[in-house]
Amino acid sequence: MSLATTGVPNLDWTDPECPVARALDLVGDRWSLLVIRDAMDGARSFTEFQRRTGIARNILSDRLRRLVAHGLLAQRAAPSGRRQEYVLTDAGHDLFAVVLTLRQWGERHAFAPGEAHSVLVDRHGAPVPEIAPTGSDGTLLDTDTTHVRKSR
Amino acid sequence: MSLATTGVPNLDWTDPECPVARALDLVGDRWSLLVIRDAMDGARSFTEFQRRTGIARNILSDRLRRLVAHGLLAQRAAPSGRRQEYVLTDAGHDLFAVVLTLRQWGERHAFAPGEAHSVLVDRHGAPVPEIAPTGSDGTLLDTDTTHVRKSR
DNA sequence: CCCGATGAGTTGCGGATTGAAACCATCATG
DNA sequence: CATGATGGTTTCAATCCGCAACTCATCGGG
Repeated sequence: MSLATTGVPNLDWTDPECPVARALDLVGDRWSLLVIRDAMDGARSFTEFQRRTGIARNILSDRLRRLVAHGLLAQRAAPSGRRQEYVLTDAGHDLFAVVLTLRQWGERHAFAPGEAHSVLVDRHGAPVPEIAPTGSDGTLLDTDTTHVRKSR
Repeated sequence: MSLATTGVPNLDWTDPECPVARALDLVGDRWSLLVIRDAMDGARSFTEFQRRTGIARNILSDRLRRLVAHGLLAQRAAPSGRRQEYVLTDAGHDLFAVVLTLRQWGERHAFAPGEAHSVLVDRHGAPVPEIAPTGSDGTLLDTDTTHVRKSR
């Protein structure tokens, strides 16, 4: 099937032209990105995802299946024992920038000033600096300085 | 009320500690980020959002109300005529990096190789370069090189 | 002033999705 | 063999969503 060769599922895309819309068709629901977040933070097993997210088990079951079907997670038997394991694929791993910008936006706008929240740090313990979109000339990019060019 | 002073709504957060989860509580549904995307691309009116997204009118009505209530959009009467206008607040505007990383991820992973898609360009027409998270020392950041430090 | 068009929603309704809890099968351990 | 952990599935009620129809106000002619 074409999925195997392209890596891209054949969905009824909400808006087939727009990469934002396609991305949201894959991970734009209440839980998928939280599952991805926890996978990035070391969760592997069904029970561990359930414990960390608090998601209902039937929904988690469905989300894991979808994420596997869409190539964001890979399911495999754990080396020892009879456990399942869900690990990020390259595509799933590559959502790091998305989760990070969401995190940084949340830190700026979803907490009251002075309210405590968790922080992402690098291996030396230094806080990760904020991502700022820059153009090829190094200037800051913005809603006003960019626009979408239609696909050819 | 406290909302006015903090700018942060009082929801039942899915996971109150985690900025990612809070961000998703605000914009983590199928439509909100598409509305934001279209607002960034110049949409202002109810009908225009409806036309661009294809969302059901009652749902759009609800989403616009939520986004206004959460401080991502501001509603005001249009200068001339008797129309309503929805414009991005600073917080909404600041979602640019989130929408951009989603877009770039979608371009990489939600299209078959060679499949056409729209492109984001700067004011000179040059494609916007890909965002890559870097640490304070300039090295590329990654799931493996970062971790969450719990809030104090 | 009356008519139709447009904008901005609201309402009603059937079908799809979600959430909570219970249930089940397989293994591992004592 | 009883118990617990793991990885789900089933059931059922509550909620949400999409569609279509309807309201209500304004605007632009004629």
